[in-house]
Amino acid sequence: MSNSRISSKKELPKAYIASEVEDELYVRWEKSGAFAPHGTGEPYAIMMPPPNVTGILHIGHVLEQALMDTKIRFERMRGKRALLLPGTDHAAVATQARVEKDLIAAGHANPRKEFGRDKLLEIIRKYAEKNKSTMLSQIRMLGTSCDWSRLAYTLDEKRSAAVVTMFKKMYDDGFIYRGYRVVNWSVVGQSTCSDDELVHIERKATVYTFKYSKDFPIPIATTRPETKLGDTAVAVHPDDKRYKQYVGNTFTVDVGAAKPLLLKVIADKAVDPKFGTGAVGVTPAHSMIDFELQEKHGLELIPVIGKDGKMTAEAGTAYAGLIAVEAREKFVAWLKKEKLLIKEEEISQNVATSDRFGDVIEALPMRQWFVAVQKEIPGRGKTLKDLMREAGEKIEIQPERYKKLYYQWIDNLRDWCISRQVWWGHRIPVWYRETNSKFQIPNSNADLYIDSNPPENNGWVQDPDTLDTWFSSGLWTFSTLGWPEKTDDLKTFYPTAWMTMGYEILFFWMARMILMSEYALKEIPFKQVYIHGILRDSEGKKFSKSLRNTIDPLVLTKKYGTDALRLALLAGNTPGNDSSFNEERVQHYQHFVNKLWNISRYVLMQIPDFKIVLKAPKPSTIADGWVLQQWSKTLAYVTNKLERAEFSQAATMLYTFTWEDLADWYIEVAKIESRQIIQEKKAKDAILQYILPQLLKALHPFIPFASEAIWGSLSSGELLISEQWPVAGKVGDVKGHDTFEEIKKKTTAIRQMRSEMKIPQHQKIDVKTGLPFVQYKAVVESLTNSTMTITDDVMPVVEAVSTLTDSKRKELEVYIKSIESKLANKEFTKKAPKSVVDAEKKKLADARAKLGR
RNA sequence: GGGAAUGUAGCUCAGUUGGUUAGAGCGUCACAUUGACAUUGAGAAGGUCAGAGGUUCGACUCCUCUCAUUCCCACCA
Repeated sequence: MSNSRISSKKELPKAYIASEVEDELYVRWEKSGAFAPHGTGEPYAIMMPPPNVTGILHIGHVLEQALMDTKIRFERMRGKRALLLPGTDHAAVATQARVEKDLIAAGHANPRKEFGRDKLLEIIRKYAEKNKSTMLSQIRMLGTSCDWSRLAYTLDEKRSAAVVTMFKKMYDDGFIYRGYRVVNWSVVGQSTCSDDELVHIERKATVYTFKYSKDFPIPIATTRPETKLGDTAVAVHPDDKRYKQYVGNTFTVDVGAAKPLLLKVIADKAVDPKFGTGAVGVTPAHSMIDFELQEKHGLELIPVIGKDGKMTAEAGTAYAGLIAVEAREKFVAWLKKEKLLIKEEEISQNVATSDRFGDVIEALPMRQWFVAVQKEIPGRGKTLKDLMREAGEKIEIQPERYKKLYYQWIDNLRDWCISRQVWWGHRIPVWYRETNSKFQIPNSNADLYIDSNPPENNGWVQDPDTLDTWFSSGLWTFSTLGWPEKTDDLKTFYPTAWMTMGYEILFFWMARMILMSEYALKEIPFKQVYIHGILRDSEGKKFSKSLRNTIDPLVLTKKYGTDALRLALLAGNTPGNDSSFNEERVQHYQHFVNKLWNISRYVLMQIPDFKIVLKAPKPSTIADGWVLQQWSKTLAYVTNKLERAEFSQAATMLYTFTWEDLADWYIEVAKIESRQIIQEKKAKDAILQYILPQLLKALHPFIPFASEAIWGSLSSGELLISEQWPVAGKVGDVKGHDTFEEIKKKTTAIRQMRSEMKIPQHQKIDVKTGLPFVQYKAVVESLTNSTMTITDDVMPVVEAVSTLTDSKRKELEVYIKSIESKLANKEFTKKAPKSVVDAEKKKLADARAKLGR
């Protein structure tokens, strides 16, 4: 009775059913306090890239969660004070755009007008809260071991306070300014967007070449004739002989705008004399480039298109109120009538569209808030761009090629427009003194007050705009640690250790985190960044709702287990590269998890009184020695790969060891040998009791649930999550160059020989007397042309004589000679770094060993 | 226009210091089986490692060029 009770405690069910254990295990981990950083080890923090509340987690998030969690579990087990801090992002424009789209689809033609600010915000807030709670439960489901006590949200009270503090600091230092500049305007979204929020799409357009008037000497080419109603200059290259005579002159032309246009001919090197007519009609109000020319040359600025995408009064009575396309047709018709149109041709051109609202962006001059990136910081003599560049050198980016991209982005960076005309987000903490009941936001910056609340109860009006969502995301690495307060967390964990993100938000997010962190804390936000690729479907397409190819992670985890899903995503995924997701892989890794389960099950059946062995036991057979040696190598490799965040290689190695080395080889051989070797069963048991627990530890970062579930049957003590990372036991100096393949071949050969020689399966072989073993040994030696010895101390040694072909042998001999001559060269040994010389020596030794020397 | 990545078995992908016979999963074909596991085991077929040239004793790996695919940045007004 008591026996069966004990055995039932240890016995595992026949198959691993993930869904039956996962939830319970997560709760146990959380209750144990393992998720919170503890101990006195080196601090190691990872800030979770906060998923947007625009939706719920998709398969791409699972990859990200798996990367972070694997890393943090590993570091935690190594004794670091590990913190993975969870959170979510309000995703200002994206969320509002999403909700508005739904509302419009539900019949509310103009949600902003219909509901008003407060009501619409409430609708968005509910939507966000719903997604947020779904996402948080998804994160739990994925096994992410994050510290929930530090949960953050970009729009919560603490993060909002950080935003206000940062805004104020930057304003006081002169980095945030309010300026009248040309910005990207989405007519559909009725909001600005930053340069990075544009998506360029290629489309056909017509280039019209025309003259402003019959006597105007310079022909102009344009794809947007309607904007020409607002031209204030014509720019040519300073060296262009055709037009040099006109530079400095001002022409008056009447093209039908409200007032005749005064066109100044200016010279600027930005103009390409070889392109088009070699002259540019400068429309400062509706082109970024032209706006820069305007600033440089002090030109006039005439807005002819308004926020509604329609022509303004400035465009003249003939055009005012028309949408741009209509105005274009009308203007071209007029040009034709006046015989000013020289030619029309079709070209393909890239136009900027809003990534959230989808419409073509208008460049409009507006009064907005900006972050100055080219201005020197008082006392530091550097611009924000400089800081970002310098920080780039201190941060390790994996893969390295993204660093180049980052620098390229900095070089092209213009002042960052941070104000948005949507309502969802951090409202700009700027107050204007109310002067009368018909108050309008003033153009001047006098009487501004910056804080989350006005200085007095009455008489102040807050700026209606909100901040670009990346402003708050940029603070993420430190706002989550309590900044601006000088918290212990900030002192302990900053700069954070590691961060992962997709390459598509490199500029949006990474760059801005670096900017904000360098500016506010004079520190890099993180030491290492791991850039992951995008997961695509089996046809190589992006997952998207419109393509209806999205996969619910929940369905996959229920079907195959979270561990299988995590492993499938990590194994075979390399940093920075996209990868295709296919379900077969998940299924395969489910099989793997089950295999591990059954290995453990078998081991427990063989060893009913299983006790964890900590010290590497003494091997007594070749198989023992081999498996110990192999495990030692595997563990060292895996540890190294995890340190360097090379997850795929670590996972693959563990996979191979578990399935091939341990299950297919060692345990299979053990089955045979256990029938032969009576007195060594204890030694074999000890090896399994040593390796299996270590293997579970090493696998835990990848497959936390299954490893923990099995661990529960091996040990009645601590949870696996809190165990120490194993250290490879000392193995004897192992000579020889057997690979797994070689050993496997030998084993197969032995099996064959045994059956040919009719050595009964159950014949007992006693190692100590050596008698039957001699036969065994002889068989191996004759088959593999090797000598086999078992040493007393630690490991058995198999000294394989290489079975090289003559041609290969010759090749190697030449190779050896080449290294020898290289080493004999004094120039080389003197000038080359020591590591290189040592490497050459090692190569030589290896090559010699291969030849059996 | 500038830059980057990718091209390895039918499919999805590994392969970091250049070195023995280029790997895995899935798929295909045939074989085995009764107590860990059919979510199994042992095996086979399938590759001019995109192409050409170069460096080297030796190149999937390094260099150059070409082709194909994809992406990023800038933008022509």
